[in-house]
Amino acid sequence: MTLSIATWNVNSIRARLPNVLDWLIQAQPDVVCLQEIKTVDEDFPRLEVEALGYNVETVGQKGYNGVALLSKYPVEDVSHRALPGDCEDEQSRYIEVVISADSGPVRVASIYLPNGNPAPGPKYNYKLAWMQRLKTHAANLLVFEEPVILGGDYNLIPRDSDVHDAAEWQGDALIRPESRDAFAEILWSGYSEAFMQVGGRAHQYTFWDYQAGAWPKNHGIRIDHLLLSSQAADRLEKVEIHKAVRGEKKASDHVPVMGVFAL
DNA sequence: ATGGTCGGTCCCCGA
Repeated sequence: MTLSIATWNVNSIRARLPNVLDWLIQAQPDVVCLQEIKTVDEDFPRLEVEALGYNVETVGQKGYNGVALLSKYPVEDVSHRALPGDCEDEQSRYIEVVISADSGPVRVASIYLPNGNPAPGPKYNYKLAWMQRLKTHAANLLVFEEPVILGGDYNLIPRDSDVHDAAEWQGDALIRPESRDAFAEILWSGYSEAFMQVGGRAHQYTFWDYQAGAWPKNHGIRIDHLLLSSQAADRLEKVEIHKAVRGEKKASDHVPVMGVFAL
């Protein structure tokens, strides 16, 4: 059996509903991590998504942020509706569930990591603090010794070859050394980045800005990632970036990234 | 086509 798990920043689930439903029907992912749903839970188009066979769990917020998890398999437990480590944090950026896959329990989180611009500044400090919390929590999850997939918009460009022209991004929160170090520390704690594990070719992007003709010029960045515990990484078969989605009418500025696992 | 982002919200902000 295979288990497909995708992550997609949809930039408003209500504005994007036709695109999302079309893609769910085409790609048939088993589990989907959504970010920037930009709505409260009550206004999430739950019935339309459930009609396609998904269980739906949301952590919404009015106007900004918001994450969700869709699963064709039963959701055993919603283990977290916020990233642990700061009870003052009111932004909806993290949800974690345990699903009952055919192979057994699989833990999946949907992550919307703070953008952090402008840097330096308070927004950048919030990003770095959030990454430290994520590092701590992600390390704690490894004790379960189960497949863990942390999917999301990490707002982080791992390598210079993950952007058209790294020089243009000099100083940006998505590429700064402190951001990259924090991301690397999460990986060193025991996670592998799915796209890199399967070859990680240069200039394969997951986001193209709406502005300045970024899409027609292919001036993108790779910031949407799937982080895997060893129990998930051992089962990874392939990673797909659904680039064509960006060319559709009323597209999100991000495209889905989907991992297929022998699970 | 004499311009050139989008979404949500509220008269501008975040990305």
